[in-house]
Amino acid sequence: MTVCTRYAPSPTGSLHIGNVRSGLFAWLYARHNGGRFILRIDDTDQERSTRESLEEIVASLEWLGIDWDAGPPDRRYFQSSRFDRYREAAARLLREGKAYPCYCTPQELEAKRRQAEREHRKPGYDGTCRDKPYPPELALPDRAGGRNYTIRFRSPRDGQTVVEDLVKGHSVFQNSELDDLIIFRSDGVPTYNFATVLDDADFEITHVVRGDDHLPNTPRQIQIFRALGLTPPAYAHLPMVAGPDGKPLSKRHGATSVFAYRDAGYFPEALLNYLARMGWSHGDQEIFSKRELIEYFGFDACGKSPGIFNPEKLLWLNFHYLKERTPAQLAREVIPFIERRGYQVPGDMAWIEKMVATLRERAKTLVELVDFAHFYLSDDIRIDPKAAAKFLKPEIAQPLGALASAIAALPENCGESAVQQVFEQVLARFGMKLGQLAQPVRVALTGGTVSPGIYEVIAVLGRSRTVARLNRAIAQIGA
RNA sequence: GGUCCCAUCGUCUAGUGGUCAGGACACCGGCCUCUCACGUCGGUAACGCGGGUUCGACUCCCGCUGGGAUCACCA
Repeated sequence: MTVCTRYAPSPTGSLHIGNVRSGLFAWLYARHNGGRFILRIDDTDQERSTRESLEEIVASLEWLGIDWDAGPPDRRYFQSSRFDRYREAAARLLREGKAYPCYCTPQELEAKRRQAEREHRKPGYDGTCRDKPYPPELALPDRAGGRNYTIRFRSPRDGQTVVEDLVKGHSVFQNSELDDLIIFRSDGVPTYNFATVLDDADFEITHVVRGDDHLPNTPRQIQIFRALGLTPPAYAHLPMVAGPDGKPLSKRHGATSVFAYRDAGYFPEALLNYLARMGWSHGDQEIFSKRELIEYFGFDACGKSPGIFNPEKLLWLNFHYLKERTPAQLAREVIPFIERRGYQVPGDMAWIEKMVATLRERAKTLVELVDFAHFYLSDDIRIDPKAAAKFLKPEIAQPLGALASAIAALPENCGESAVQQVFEQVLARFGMKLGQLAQPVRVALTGGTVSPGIYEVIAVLGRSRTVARLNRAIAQIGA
């Protein structure tokens, strides 16, 4: 039997990184085994599902390089297009006495729950309608009819249901703990646990890979599989990802969506590598290409305990992938970020490459890189007053002037070695050390005390811009 | 509260009865150096507690404690 896994997000918001990790693991498992990976859209909740969310999910997955063998835009993989199938299955269960109508109102149920809680009993459904007679051909609730009953699954009262999980191991649930859950709402919409079972069965999912928040649902789903005469799939429940405070990862922890990381200048390789590496390991290896991830992945190497999201490590990985890129590649990728930051995008790709090459080891994301490139991308640089006070003193005006005129004699696109020669001449003439001249020059050219090597900066800036900034600084000293 | 899951440095983890408990991020220090980085060398830092089993437990069993998930006409 060929392995088939699925990822089934509901299009009710952004694609969350904790959530997409489950998808990633499911995808890795399928690819590792040469199997199929299905993207299914759990949109039974028509109220909350939106087209924008769906588009974001699809785009996020594509950006990460997680591809699917079946799924959108094929409508067959949307739950909303499978309602007939769910109705048919529910009607069958009803006929066979494996499900029954429940006439309790939401208000009554709510009252019972509160009552049970007060009396320290389990809050589950008490089975009020379980044994009431009903006509075997009773109609299912439907959207138009607005019937005043729901359909509940008649779950076995005795015995136990065992979940053999590929990551969590063996878990036993007493059937007496499991109440009769609603499989069809009074508005004719099937509920999650029911629709999921039918989807997993119909699409021939062999391994259900998902977050361990679904573990308590699993015995119920197994029972539904059995009631339908179907064999349940294998399960792999992955531990969840928490924020730095140990609480479930959410908006208040900052960026949580895949898009947020993309827009913050992270690379898909870094995010993928990071997500894979939390909750899964392969010895001491930290850096994994997609190819390696697929080759090494397995549930036996997945941890059972929840992980805490560590933004610093993600940043480090991103830095790794940034350094690994060629300047040409980086130059291409940085352009949208230059644009977004409001700079005029330089037309000369070779120049952008040169610029990027000097910044590559100083920025951890594309956004940081553009921030750092301000003095390259704009002539509107502001000289930091503290830096000026420290390095742009009257006695440096003369050496700066000498340097300016020497550079003025160079060709526009002088190389680093020519710049170095000029520096050495000026240094010798004034009996200065490199540090004494480099810092003032740095302040004059970049506005601050931190930048790439000063020869590189000049080589990238070019003769005219360098000389202009030098002269401006000299003028400022004189003033 | 019931049920289920989990437990090695601050964080991600290696470890499957005998290790000075290893690696990575972060942090601290040295070196490199025109600044900042990069790089490099080194350092601080962990088996939650209590019982067993065993010649010997981080590793196996039980209990405790602590965390988490879940108990909807959401998914």
